Amino acid sequence: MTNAMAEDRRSWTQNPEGVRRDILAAAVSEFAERGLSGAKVDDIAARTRTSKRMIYYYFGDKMGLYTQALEAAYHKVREGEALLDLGHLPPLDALTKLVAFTFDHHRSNPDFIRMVMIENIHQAKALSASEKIRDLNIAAIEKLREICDRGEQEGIFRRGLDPVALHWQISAASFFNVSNRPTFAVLFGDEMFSDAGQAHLRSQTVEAILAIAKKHEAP
Amino acid sequence: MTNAMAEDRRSWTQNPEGVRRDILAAAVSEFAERGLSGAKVDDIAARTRTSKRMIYYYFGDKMGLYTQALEAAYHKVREGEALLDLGHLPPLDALTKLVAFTFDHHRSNPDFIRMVMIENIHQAKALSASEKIRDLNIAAIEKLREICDRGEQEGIFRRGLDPVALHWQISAASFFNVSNRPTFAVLFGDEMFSDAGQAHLRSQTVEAILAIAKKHEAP
DNA sequence: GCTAGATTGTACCCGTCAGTACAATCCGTC
DNA sequence: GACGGATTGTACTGACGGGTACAATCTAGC
Repeated sequence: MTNAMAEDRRSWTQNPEGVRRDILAAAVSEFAERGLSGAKVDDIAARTRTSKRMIYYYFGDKMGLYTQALEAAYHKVREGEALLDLGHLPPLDALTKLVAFTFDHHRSNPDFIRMVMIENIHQAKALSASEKIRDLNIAAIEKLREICDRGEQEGIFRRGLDPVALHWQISAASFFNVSNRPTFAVLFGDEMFSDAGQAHLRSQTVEAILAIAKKHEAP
Repeated sequence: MTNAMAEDRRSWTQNPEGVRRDILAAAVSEFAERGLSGAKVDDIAARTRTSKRMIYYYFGDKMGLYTQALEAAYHKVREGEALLDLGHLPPLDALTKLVAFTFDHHRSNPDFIRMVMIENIHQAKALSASEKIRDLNIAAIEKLREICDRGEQEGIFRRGLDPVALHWQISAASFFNVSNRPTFAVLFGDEMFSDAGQAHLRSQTVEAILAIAKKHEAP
C-alpha cells in the first residue's frame, strides 16, 4: 500500500526503481520456485509489469539477476531478524526467545530458504561473490556471542561456548524444518507440520539448544 | 573389483544390467551435481561407457532416469544404515551410537544429500511417486522406536517420546551439516568443517539429542 | 521546443538439448 | 545357419530459451 504510493511518485510511464523492485520480487519467487536453470527469464518477465527487455537492461544477464535476487532475499530476512532486541533479557530468556524466533522466522520466509538451498546446490558461487551479505551475517553471530558471554559471566552457561557452533545448531533445525518439509512429509506423514506438530518441534528445538548452552547439573 | 567381475559375466559387448548400473551411477553424480534441469542428458551419457541412445532405451526419458537415480541413491544409503545393529546395546548407548553414525553417514554420502535437496526443491514430486522408498524409511523409524520403548521401560527416557520427532531432530543436524556447508562456510568460515570442527558438532548434536530423550533430573 | 541520455517495445537470432528415425548388430534358440 | 527379439550407433529434428538489434519514446535541462 504505502509502497505502491511511493513507487508511483515519479511518473506513470517511467519509474526505474519501481521497475527494478518489481523485477527483483518476481525473480526471487521464480528462482525460489524453480531453481537457477529451472527458472526461465521469460517466465520472470511474465510475472512483471514490464518486459524481458528491461531485465537485461537493468541486470545484464540471468546470472546478474540471480545474484541480486539472492542479495535481496538475504537482506529481507536479516532485516527482520535485526528487529529482535534481546539485550535487555536475561541470557536464558534471550536464548530461548532467539531460538523460537528463528524457528518461526525461517518458517515464514520459505522463499529465502529455497534461495539458500539453490545456492548450496551451486556451491555458493554467487554468495561468495557478494561481500554485502557476509556483513549481515556477522551481525547475527555477534548478537549470539553477546548472549553467550553474559550467560557465562552469570555462571549459568558453560564456559567456552562457541557462538558459531551454537548458531549452526539453531540454523540446522530451523532451516531443515522448511527445506526438507516436502520429502519429510512424504516419507513420514505431515503431522509434524501441523500447528501442533510445529509447536512440538519448536519447543523440542529450544530444549535441545538450551541443553547445549547450560552448565551441566552437578552429578 | 568384485562388481566389475560380476558385470563381465555375460559378454563383453552386451551387458544390460551392467549398462543400467553404469548409467544410473553417472546419473546420480550428474543430477546431484547440477540439479534436475541443470543436468544434461548428453553430459550424463558422456560419463558413461555407453551412449545417450541407451539412456532412452532403458529409462524412457529424463524424468524416468531421474526417478530411478533418486531411488538408487536412497537405496544405497538406507542399505548402509541397515547394517547398524543396535538391538544389543542399552538404550542410551544405542541412541548415542545411532546419532553419531547418522552424522557420519550423511557426511560420507553427499550425493545422496544433494539428491534429496533437489527433490525438495521440486516438492518431492518424484519421491511421492515411488512407494519403494517409503518402506525403506519406515524401517528407520521402527529402529528408533524400539530404542525409545526400551529407554522408557528402563526409566531413563522420558515418557511419550515421539520417534518421528526425534528422527526429525537427528536428520536436521546431520543433513544440514552437508547440505548447507557451502553457504555456511562462505558466511562463517570453514573451521566448522575441519576434522576438529566436525568432531565438535557431532558431539554437540549427540548431546542435544540425548537431552531431548532423557528424563529430566529431579529439580 | 530541442538535444542528449535514459528507458522501453518488437521482433528476431542462434545455440543448446530432449528426444527420435532408422538401420545395424548381437545372441540365444531351434 | 537362420530367425527373432534384444540391444546399440549415427545422424538428425524441433522446440525452447538466453540474449540482442534497432528503432522508438520518454524526461530533464537548456
